[in-house]
Amino acid sequence: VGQGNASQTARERARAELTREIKEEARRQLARVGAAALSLRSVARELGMVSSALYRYYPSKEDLLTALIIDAYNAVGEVAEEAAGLASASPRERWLGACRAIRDWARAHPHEYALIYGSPVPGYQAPEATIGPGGRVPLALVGLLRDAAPPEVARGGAGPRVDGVLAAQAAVVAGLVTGPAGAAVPPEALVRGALAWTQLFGLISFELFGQYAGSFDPAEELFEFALAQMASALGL
Amino acid sequence: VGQGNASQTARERARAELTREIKEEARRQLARVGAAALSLRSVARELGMVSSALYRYYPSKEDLLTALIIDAYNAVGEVAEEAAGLASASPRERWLGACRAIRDWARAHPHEYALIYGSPVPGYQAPEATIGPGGRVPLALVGLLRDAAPPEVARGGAGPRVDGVLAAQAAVVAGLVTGPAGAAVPPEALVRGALAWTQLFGLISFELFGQYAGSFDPAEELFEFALAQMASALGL
DNA sequence: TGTACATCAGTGAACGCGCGTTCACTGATGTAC
DNA sequence: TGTACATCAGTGAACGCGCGTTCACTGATGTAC
Repeated sequence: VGQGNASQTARERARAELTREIKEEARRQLARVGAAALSLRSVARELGMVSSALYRYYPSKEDLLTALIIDAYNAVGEVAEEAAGLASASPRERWLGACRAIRDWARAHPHEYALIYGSPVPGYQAPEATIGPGGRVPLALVGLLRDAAPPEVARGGAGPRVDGVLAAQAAVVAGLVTGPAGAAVPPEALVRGALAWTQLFGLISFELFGQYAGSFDPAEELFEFALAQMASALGL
Repeated sequence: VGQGNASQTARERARAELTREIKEEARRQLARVGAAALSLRSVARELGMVSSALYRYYPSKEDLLTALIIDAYNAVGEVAEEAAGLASASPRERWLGACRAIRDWARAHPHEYALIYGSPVPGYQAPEATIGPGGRVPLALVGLLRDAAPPEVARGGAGPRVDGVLAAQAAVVAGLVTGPAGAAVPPEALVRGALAWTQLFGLISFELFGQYAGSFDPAEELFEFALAQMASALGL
């Protein structure tokens, strides 16, 4: 009982590494066959272990899936945060950069993208632990708006008013970004940010899932056009 | 050889009906367990048949899936065309009506929606026969734009120019709507229509797949806000 | 109208497969004295 | 530093399951004369 956590034992190191290797192999299989066809037995096989050995590391297939989902959210989240947070760039450039970075990530990891933004895996119920990582991308985008948008621009412009339920929902989101103390982002900007976020992932999903086949595929130019239009709508 | 096709034989009637019943039962199972978990054996079981009997009607599971996909595309397509084509309504009302009708359909048939607009079923390759039905919704929306948009409004407005590859792609789409002879819809309107179409399905997907959980869920108000904003952007 | 033959729907058994998960076990790694 | 004991990683066999698809068959429905 009570091992030092500064110097790990060999067992602990081995355990940490195998936990990682299992996840990596699962990710490779995900990329090959998709989430619904992922199987513990085949992950074990590929690692040269017997399937029951995996249960020392993940108590069930569902837990392994959850780990993959969290990793995927963190991966896009990180990519988005980095591009959105570039201090040296203008707000507009940060917006464009973040959107492009997200799309690039999605195209490089289509099955991981599908895992988190596609249809839910049947029978799988996402645990609470996925909520935090899942919020990183939208929060990065909203944070960008907070830093960037001059309130008059954000509040004004064309489009309907934000009030009632929608304003209340926006206030909840504002609380997540700025902390419960004060709401630094006007609700109009938040709602427009949410719609831009939606539009962005709609574009990526349609591109990846083949809805533009025969029309706007390849979708580079449509994507860039949409980014520019969204940037204007956001006052960036 | 050569049976009259005016009066079907009893065999033919039975065959047509069973083909329909199999599809209906498959649709029910789709709604319960999702596309990836759909199984021929369980469809047969539910119909009181032996699993091998299904092969008289669909040569493989893939063919049954294809039939479901085509049906789903036709179902949304029909709903969209009806709402978009209402002669008695203003263009704006037709736009709003079509979007709401599509969302209502999606919420009533989430698994069918996921089947056609969610992540692709692993290992399934959509055959050409799905392309036509898959185009009905976008064509209905573009048709609405053609009928409605005064060219000046559609061509002008804020936003970047449409040229190069994007203009060429738009021209292809225009050919699909109006026939190869003349392009009655200006490319700017087409591109904006494509983005509105994307936005619409982005909204529905995020709502159905749970991305708004904890923020804009329930999504009624966000949806209505977005519709109004899109209508303005489209000059409706 | 009645009979001989052809078509085809549905049966039941089987093939061969892979899956998630449990469990008693062995042997190596770690800990306490 | 050395020994006795506890922990835990990985094994191998097994349980029980469901799947898609094939195939030889029987019996009912249809057709030609």
